[in-house]
Parts: sequence; structure tokens; C-alpha cells
Amino acid sequence: MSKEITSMAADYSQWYNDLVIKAGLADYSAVRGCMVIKPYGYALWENMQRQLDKMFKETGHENAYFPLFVPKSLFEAEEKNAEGFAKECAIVTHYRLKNDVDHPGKLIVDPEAKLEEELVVRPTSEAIIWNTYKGWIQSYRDLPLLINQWANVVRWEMRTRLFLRTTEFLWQEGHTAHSTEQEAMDETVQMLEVYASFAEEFMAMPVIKGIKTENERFAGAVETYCIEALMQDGKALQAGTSHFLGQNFAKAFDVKFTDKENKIDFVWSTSWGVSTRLIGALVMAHSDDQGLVLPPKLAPIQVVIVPIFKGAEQKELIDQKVKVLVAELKTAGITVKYDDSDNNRPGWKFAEYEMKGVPVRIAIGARDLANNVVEVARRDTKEKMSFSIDGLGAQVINLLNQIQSDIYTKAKNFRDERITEANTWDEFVELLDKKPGFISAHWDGTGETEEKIKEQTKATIRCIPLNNSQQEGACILTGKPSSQRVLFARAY
RNA sequence: CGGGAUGUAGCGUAGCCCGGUAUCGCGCCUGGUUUGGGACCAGGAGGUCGCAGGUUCGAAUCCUGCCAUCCCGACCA
Repeated sequence: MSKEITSMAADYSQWYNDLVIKAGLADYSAVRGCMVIKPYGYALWENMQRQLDKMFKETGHENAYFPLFVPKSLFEAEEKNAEGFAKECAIVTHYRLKNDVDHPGKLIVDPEAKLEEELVVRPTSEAIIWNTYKGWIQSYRDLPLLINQWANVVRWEMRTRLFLRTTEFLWQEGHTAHSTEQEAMDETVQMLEVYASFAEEFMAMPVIKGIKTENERFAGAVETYCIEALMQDGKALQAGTSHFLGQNFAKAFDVKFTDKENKIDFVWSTSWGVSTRLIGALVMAHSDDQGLVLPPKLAPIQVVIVPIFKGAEQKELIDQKVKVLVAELKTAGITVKYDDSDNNRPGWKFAEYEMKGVPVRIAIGARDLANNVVEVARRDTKEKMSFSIDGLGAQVINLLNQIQSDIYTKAKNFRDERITEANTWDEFVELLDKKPGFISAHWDGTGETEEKIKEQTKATIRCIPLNNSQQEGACILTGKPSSQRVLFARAY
């Protein structure tokens, strides 16, 4: 099978699709808008999960699991949340099929089996969770309640894209309850920090932390914090959100607690989430025309070893040496695969593992054995070098660390070069096409202006960066006074 | 929901205009030779041509209807 993919320059969107399919991350499925996550893609997700889960636990959270279905009456309780998600919900209305008497072998929905109350397939779980929390919280002693769940959710999007926006997707959603506003706000910011450090340290993807404007805010939130990343085509991608929900959900679901002074109040809450969209972000942040480029810290395979031999005798010698090397690398904590499969020759394997983004490839042949070296190639730069077999583990660890850091730096330089200030409308419009990326510009603070800018340019305000420097200026569209610049971009 | 495209073997395709039971490549199986950037030779298996009707002696091909997926747009915390 030809493994060529469309080049980024020719068609970025097609490049992305080709890459996801050919690298074996996912497949299209028989269900519109839903994908199959293949083992390699799922391994990547598992690595992300493992790290995030660890970070959640380190910050005091526990995992639990809540139902997939939400009774409609609960779903509608928090008005803004319900309204925000209403037009993208899948609804269960019946619970049984029956044989179609007119068409043998076919089934139809049994009209007798209509549900008394429809069930909403969760697009997010606030409703079912807050309904549950009501029974769990009475006293300040029950707080804070710090729970995360790993789950799937369904949002009936009109247009889907592999990983970036699928009808069903996997994610985690944290839902916490606190006795004070300050504590809930601290939690919101803490989790934003967790996401940011995960993105930067593990995904090697620089992000901008900020808050959303009212238009872009989560339905039902008082404030939405986000991390925004920049993809290689200059479009922004929301990579994670952390919401300060105030007392909105507590009031909607009547979740009250008694404080030390025996006073009753509604609890304060947060929710925060990241999804399999992060895989899409990872793909678009680093990869190239030859395939994926994965950060060593998340790569399902960190090192692949390919034998090069003439005849069974050489293969035997290489096998023996590789066995020792694999053990050494594993001891050093490296995930290593020895691909001595007979199906394909070295050249094919080289191309294949480049497509899959394996950070380091080691080739070993008779020539190398004679010289007590191996050929080491790094995926990100394609650079080839020769490492001594002695102390290979330590050298490889250094290289993996170097790659992790280099791809972050590369992505950061790329991103930083594409944060441009615009001071006039013409400049703003021109930049969007000529130098796509984040555009830092003054805005008059109104939703109407934001909406107009979106209509005219498709650019939205990605965020108001945290610790944004205050600066007097004039809104690029209306010329009205502004106290700070905000970041605009076209986004996924 | 609007616009565009596609549906033929596991994948990618030719054939369709001009009707006669399906082409090629990759992959797969067997045997052999190979292996430092996507190997080669020989043999072999695999397809109710998306579905349902219709026209016809005969339909992948013509007609009607349907379905599905993808892409672009609108939409999207």
C-alpha cells in the first residue's frame, strides 16, 4: 500500500486526514461523524490519560463514573447549560425494537416502547453529577468534593473532523464543589495550570493561558479559563478549558451545605476537561510531510530497532546483541520495539516508523556490530548519528530528552513568531490572510463588536491572556477606547 | 441544512458517455532469492460492481428512487 500523504503545503486539511489514517491513529466508521480509535492512537491516548490522571490525583482528585444518560428534566435544570447544548443533543426516546412485519429480517422501533421521559445522551455531565452531589453534600465537612471522570460524551455536530470534532469523543471531566468562592476560583486556576503544564511538558506544545470572552464562555459558567495552542497552518485550537461555575449549578440543583457557623449556603463549583481532541492538537503541532512527530514523553513507542543483515548467521548475531540492548533500554525506562519482522525490508520499516512518529530509530547491521556502534536516527530532524553500543541506554535517554525539548522549542518559536500586533482594521484583516496566527489587538469589550469581527473575518477572540498587560488603545473595529489587547485568531 | 465529490476484492483504481459477466497496482497466501531508505521471481486465492426497483434476450454501464461516507460552507463551550 502506498503510504504517501498529501503535503501540508498542497492541502493542510487533507494532509491532516491522510496522516491520521495512514499513521494508524484512527479509522472512519460506519457511523456518521464517529471514528474508530485504532490501537496506536489509543495507546497515545492512554499515555495522555496516565499522565493527566496522575496529575489529577496529585492535586487531590478521585475518579468516579456517572451515567451516560441524563433524564431530560435534570438536563434542563440549569437553564443556560441546557440552552447551550440543546441543539446538539442525541436523545433516547424508546427502549425496544421489534420485527417489521412488512419487511422480514428488518427491525423497527416499537412504538409501544416509548419512554415516559426522554433520556439525553450526555454532551457533558454537569446535570447528572450535580443532581448526585445534592445527596452527598450537607456539611462543610463534605467539602471540597474533588471528582474526575473519564468518559465518552456525544455532541451532534453538523460537521466533524477526526479527533478535532467527532460526534462521540472521549474526555475527562472534573467536577468539584467548594465551600467558598475563593477556593473554587483557586481550583479553576489550578486545573488550568495542570493543563498548561501537561501541554507544554508532555505534548511539547506551547499554550497561552487566558480567559474566554462572554460569547465564548461555557454555557452555565461564570468564567471560562482556557489554554489555546497554535497549529502549523496558523489556526488556533482550544486545547483545554477550566470553568468557574460560581453557584449556578448549586442553585439549579439545590446543593446546599451548612458551614461552621451553622449557616446554610449554596456550594461553589468548577468543571474542567480535555478530550481526545488533544491527539489532533498533537498531530498538528509537530508533524510533517513524512508523518507524525511525537514527543518522546507520550510516544507509544519511543525507540524502534531495525536489524539489517545478510543471511541467517548475521541475523542471529544481531538478534543476540539486540536482546541485550533491548534489556538495557527497558531497564532505563524506555519503551522499545525490536522490529525483526520478515515482511518488510529496512527501507520500508524506516518509512513506516517515520509515518508513525517514533522519536528514535536505531538501525543495527553487521558493519555496526564490527565497530561496536549503532546507527541512530531522530525523527524530528531526520539527523543520523552513530552511538557506541557501550552505555547506549544513557545516550538514548539524553537524546529523547533533547528531542522532547527541541520540538517544544521549535513549536514555541513558530508560535511566538505568529503572535502579531495589529493596530488598524486594515492591518488586522491583512494579517489574517498573510500571516495567520494570533493577532493581538484592541477590542472595545462588547460582544457585538466581537460578533461583527467574526462575521467579517471568521476570526474570534481566542482569549484574554492571563496577567495581560494593561494598555490604552482603540478598538480595531469601532475605535472605541480599550484598556488591553486580546488575542484573535481563526480557530478549529 | 446548502454546495461539491465518491461508492467496483482488504486498500487505491480502470471500465460507464457508446450494454455482452470486470482492468491494473498495492496488500494477502505458497515456494525461492533477498535485506544499510518503501525488494524481486514464479505460482495462487479473493468481487451478488452501495441498496431497491425499472428498461432489455442481456445491466457495473441506461432510467427512477433510496442509502452511506468524505470534502467545502453554515453551525459549534
